Amino acid sequence: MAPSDGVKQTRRDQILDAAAELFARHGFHGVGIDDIGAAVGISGPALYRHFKSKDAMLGEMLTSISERLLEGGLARVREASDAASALQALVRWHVDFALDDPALITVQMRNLANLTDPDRRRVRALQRRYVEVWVSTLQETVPVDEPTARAAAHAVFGLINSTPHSAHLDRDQMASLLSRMALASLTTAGVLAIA
Amino acid sequence: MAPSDGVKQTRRDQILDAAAELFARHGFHGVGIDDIGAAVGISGPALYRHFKSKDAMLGEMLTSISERLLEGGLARVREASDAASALQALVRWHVDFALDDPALITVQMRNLANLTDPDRRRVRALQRRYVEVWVSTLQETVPVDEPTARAAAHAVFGLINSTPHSAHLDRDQMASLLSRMALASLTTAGVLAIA
DNA sequence: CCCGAGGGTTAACGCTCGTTTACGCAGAGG
DNA sequence: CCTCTGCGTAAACGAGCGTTAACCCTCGGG
Repeated sequence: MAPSDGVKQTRRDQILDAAAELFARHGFHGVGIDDIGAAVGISGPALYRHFKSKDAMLGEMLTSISERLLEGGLARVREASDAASALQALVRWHVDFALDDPALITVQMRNLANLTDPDRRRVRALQRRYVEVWVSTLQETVPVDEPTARAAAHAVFGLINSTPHSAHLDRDQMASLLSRMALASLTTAGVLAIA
Repeated sequence: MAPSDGVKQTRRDQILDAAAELFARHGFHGVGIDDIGAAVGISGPALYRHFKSKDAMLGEMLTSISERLLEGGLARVREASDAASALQALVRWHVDFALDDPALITVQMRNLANLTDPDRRRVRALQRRYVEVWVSTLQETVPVDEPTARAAAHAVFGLINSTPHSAHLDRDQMASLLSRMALASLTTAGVLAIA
């Protein structure tokens, strides 16, 4: 669903897209090398002409997602005029990403544990930086301490990333709903808890 | 983390708890039968004295979670005086569940695809009924059409279930934060989208 | 006293699956 | 012309792992 942008993607990207779809649906270990091959019309070990190993495929997939997320987030914040609109732009960015690439989002949420140690370190580092973008933007918008802001950011990611499991609304309605819910929950995050 | 309630759980439950923890951390296929055995002090195939198969363990685990969630949700709604407090009670219930049993919540979110077909049908049926409890309660509280309410419910589950990935706050602060964010996002779900 | 059920053990089987190997074949370029 | 490179195939290997088999010990009750 996600591909079909350009006309000719390289074979690598074609494989990566197919693999993402499969990993999202069946989990990393639930998908065989032959399944991935079949999904792009070649069969089995031919994938080793393009990737060093199955782990390498997941590694490249997840680092690429994390890089795109971080880069896009930074860009949105940079282009925003004030903190409040920066937060809105961040929400919008993440929502668009999740709606346009549900498979990638699902894989990133569910299959971090299947990475090799060095790959996992790289991805986590990127994710941490992305979270920091949210934390600092949130703290400029509402009064909230840093640990709470971090937890709130994670919670909003969970909210937005839930999108692959619903999908009964059309894209624009879903984008609007998720954005409003995300912003509402974020602006409430700073309220002091009494009881 | 989750066990330690009573004094003597049956061996079955002890195994199920250990397996849940492992499945949550490494994924269903990432955990061997020997790992589960080792986690409870026995080794390997001894588990087959208590469960028919590894799949059966996951099946029993997930149906039990889904039953507990549904049952608890129904009870909270039943005991509430009006719709608004019923919604609050639902949020509170789900938040408590997620905070007290993060491993179970994680497994339920991530490992539905690893169930056998009959087990998956059972679990999905239970989950659907649970969602319906939320949907009808939400519709009695704020003006919102049914598909939107369903999507909002899924989104809030994602928000609350994000808890295993944060955990930098203590339990009560986390419960308060998640409850407030969930309620804020839910009450905003009904607003009409202009653009 | 014994014996059957409950719950363990280790060894072995067999299948799945990632990876390697050996091979083939188009086609661009010197 | 021919050879090197890119990309594909099918077959074989080898490790991991779920499951089963065969065997053993310990109690509680007739």
